[in-house]
Amino acid sequence: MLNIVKIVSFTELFTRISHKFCAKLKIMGKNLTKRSEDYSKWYNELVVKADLAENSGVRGCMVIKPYGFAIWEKMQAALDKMFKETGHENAYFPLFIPKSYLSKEASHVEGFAKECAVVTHYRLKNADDGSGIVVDEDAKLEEELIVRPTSETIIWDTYRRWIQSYRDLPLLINQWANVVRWEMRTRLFLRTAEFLWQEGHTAHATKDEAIEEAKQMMEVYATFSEQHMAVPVIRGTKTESERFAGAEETYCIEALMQDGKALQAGTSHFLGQNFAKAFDVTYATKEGKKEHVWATSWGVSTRLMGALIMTHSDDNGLVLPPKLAPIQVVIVPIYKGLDQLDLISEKVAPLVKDLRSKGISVKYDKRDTHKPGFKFNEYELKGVPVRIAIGKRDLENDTFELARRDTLEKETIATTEVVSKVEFLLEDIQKNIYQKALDYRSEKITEVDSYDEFKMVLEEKGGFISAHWDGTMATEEQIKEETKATIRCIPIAVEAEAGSCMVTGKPSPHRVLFAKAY
RNA sequence: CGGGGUGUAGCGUAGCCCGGUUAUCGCGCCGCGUUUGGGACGCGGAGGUCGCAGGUUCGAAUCCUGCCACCCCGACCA
Repeated sequence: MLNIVKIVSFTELFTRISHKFCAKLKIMGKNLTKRSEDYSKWYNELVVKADLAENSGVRGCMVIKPYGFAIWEKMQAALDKMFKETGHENAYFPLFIPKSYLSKEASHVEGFAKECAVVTHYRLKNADDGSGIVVDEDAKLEEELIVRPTSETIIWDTYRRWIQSYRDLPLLINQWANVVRWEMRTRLFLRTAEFLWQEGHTAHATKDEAIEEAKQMMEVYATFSEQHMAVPVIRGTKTESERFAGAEETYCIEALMQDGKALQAGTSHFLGQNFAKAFDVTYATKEGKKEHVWATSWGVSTRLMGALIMTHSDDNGLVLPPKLAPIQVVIVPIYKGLDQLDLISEKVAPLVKDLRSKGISVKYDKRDTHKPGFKFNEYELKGVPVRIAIGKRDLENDTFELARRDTLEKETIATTEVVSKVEFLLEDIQKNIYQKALDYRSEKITEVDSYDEFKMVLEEKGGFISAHWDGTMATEEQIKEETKATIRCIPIAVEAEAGSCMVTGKPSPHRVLFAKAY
């Protein structure tokens, strides 16, 4: 879990030690108890080495490589299906938003203004002094365009024209898109300047219906996260200070990473009538009265891949849940000479066919340029759930060797049993890594009753801390200042429990969840 | 934008303090051969504007000045 740097040979080890690797090893040792310091390095290295993504050289933007993108495509497909099943349709809105749109909803602009990329010109020209291409100052836009940081404004400007009567409601639309937020600090998958996401924007006739929609989508996200990603999440609502800019209530799912830090994995907002009023979106009721509509918006992004990586990975690399693995089964032949490879290929062909007929994605890697051991490690690094190896020994015994990525256990199976065993393994791995993550999280939720205890647990154990809070922004801010921990959410499943705020001693009706977060 | 750090081959790096042969080593890459049930080995080979621009000097990867990029910590954030 600590370090994905692999020592390839003793010579390399000695070289590294003779350089500055001693220092690194020291850090690793310290991290056995507190590894957050080196975690970012480990994470970045894993992302790159597992062939998911890399830094592009363009400020804060990453290149998602084919293997990484294949995972995203699987996530997209599963989410999209769930959106359709809950009555939503896809549409697409412009990348550029006129600056004036953004200023229509006051708190929204306050939340996003600081991180917008702005298009000011529409033409380049050759520099007069021949020094290259420069912006043509004559080609200045009358009104600057904002590269969308989120699409509420342009969508609500459009909805004004689409909605006239109660018969047009509810309007349930989702968009798959990219957005740009000019973050100060970026990180592969977790916080890139440009990221891919989906954003749902719905309009409803009543407040209750909109709240139900927002809650429903939070539940869709939680279900997806738990059942497909095998990442357990806590469903909750955000406090006022953590709420989305322009929302009246923000529902969220919070996951816990292996370094004890929390990650907001998805949000669903009840927007009240804020955007309807700002963009004057009204509808005629049955009674012929004019009313503003009620709105929601909800989104998840490529950040989910960060959650996936940081939840399941181990020292050997990525561990992917079978439901999202681009390659579910890899078959590695072990042979001496091409004649033997042909025999093995003959034996493998029907197996590949059988597995595919069950809807399982299989890769038969018969590259002659790499040795089996190399391939074993390569596919472990990439998180392929099930590996099948076959060599001379198996040909003689009519068997295959199956290895599972989550526990690294190996087993020799009779040919006739292989397909059913693979089916079992795929299901079992999905269940097992979820359970493992859930157990880890359960162990990392700590109830505390004093501020001293809070600080101690935060420092030494990390994870979620369940504590009483007086409900004021001032106290929340103070805790953040003093400990860097924030209120991740007020869990939906929270039990009423009279207590007193651990900082101010004022009364509190229930506990809330604190954590250091990404 | 504040604090700290780093820029030498595709990657990881030595050399810099104390200027002086052809810039070090490993991984990776290419060729040949032997190998192949957990990251193979031997031999041979290719690959460098030492981040950029000035300056000091007979001579700069090394010293000085300026700039740029990236990483980490803060502020910001999905």
